[in-house]
Amino acid sequence: MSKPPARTRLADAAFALFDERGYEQTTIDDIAERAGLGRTTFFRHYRSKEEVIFPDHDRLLELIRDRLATSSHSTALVAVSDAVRLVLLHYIDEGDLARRRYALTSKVAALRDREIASVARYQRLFREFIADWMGDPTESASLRAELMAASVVAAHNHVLRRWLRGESTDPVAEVDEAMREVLALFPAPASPSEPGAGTTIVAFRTGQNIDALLPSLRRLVEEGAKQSGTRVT
Amino acid sequence: MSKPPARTRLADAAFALFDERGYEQTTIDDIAERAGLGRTTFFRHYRSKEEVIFPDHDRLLELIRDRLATSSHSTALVAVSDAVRLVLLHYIDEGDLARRRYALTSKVAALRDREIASVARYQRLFREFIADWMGDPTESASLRAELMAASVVAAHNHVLRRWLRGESTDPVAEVDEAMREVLALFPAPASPSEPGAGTTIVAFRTGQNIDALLPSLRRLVEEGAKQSGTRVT
DNA sequence: TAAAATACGGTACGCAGTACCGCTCGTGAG
DNA sequence: CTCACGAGCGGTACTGCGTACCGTATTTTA
Repeated sequence: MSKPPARTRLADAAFALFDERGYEQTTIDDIAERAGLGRTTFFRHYRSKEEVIFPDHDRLLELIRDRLATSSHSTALVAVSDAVRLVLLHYIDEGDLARRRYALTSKVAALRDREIASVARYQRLFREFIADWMGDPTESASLRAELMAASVVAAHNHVLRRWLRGESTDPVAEVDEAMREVLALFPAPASPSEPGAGTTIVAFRTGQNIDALLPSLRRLVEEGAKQSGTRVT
Repeated sequence: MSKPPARTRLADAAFALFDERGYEQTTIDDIAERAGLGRTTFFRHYRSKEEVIFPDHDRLLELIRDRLATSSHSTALVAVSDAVRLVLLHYIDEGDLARRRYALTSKVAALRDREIASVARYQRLFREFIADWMGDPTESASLRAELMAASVVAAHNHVLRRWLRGESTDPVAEVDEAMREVLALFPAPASPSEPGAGTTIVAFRTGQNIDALLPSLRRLVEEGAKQSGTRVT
């Protein structure tokens, strides 16, 4: 007859009632009553009705912030890709709880919006990190940081949702693959000190119209040249 | 002594009070009183306190949906880039109102979250459009659609926020440039029927490590080859 | 053992949003 | 002219979230 801590009992009661009646049909009084506690106690453990569903978003965000702060990766994008994996692992760690939450956010617009707002905070964190890391205050670099952050988050969400829907058996491998895709979108400028990073000649044939390729090539070449001083022929 | 319509008076009163006391310090009773109307009338014109700030997000979303539905562009990404420009133009059209809203969303977390949720709806619309357009149900294509939609939205937001902050004098030109950046990230597969789209040989020199380039090149070549049957050497 | 910290319950309040009812103008049909 | 009807507005009352404050019991620490 041991008593689980109040916080746990409240969460259990809440999810049970959400499953039975739905989120909006459940009041906080209902939850407290089912948990055998007072209404005041609920708010002592959770700031709002929504927070019982997203209990540790703040904590996770801080975790990611620390991870980035102490990160020592070769490029900003790799550091962010690495950090975002922590988020995925956190969800996977929650297991069934994450799936129940997904079921709720799929049905209740208010919860979906809340989830989206949380994700946006990660994206903002990433964007600021990348921008700081690049140290380049130009408008072009700023846009690039924005695109990078958005892509990483989108890739993560894509894999996460697949896993939440039960469409993925190995989400960690998938997120690695997805991050490779993102890294491929944003080729890293070469570090000049790196040995073996000399001039390289690449030739390939393609059926694509040259115009379709040009912007990508120009971008690659420009960024390589900016760092190493090679000439574009 | 002409009387503006109630809806307008309510909006004016609301923004005036938000400026004076802040959003959270203003109650709906305050707004109705200042407008010389009853509280009931407020809710007859606006579903919530937030909606007086975002009055026509739904309408704009439908506008974009229609635009996409009747779009006849060469690629999905171009169609979406075109549609997203409508959003930017809408904001620019609002002029000072958009800037006042931005000032509010910058300060009030609840409003920022709401704004983000609205943006996410555009992104979802774009993602679905792109996925449908590609018609390719593979996981890779799905991720690609996700990345495209996220990038277009991120680029738009970037330009929009610059304009809202008064950092941009020609946002339309900027969004066009930003969209070119996004298009460059996702090279379009060549249409085989297009004349002049034969085999092209490209050679260039770069200071980058070949490994850094390889994923990008592979992606370009694969997609070109898939369509036109050229061989990669 | 006294005091202080911790955890819980209860009451009361402010405000958002909903439901419902009643009033007053038009405006057009008979 | 009058009656009916619909549109726009106001008022009252209610539910429910979230906050503030106070009182009480149990445990911990000095």
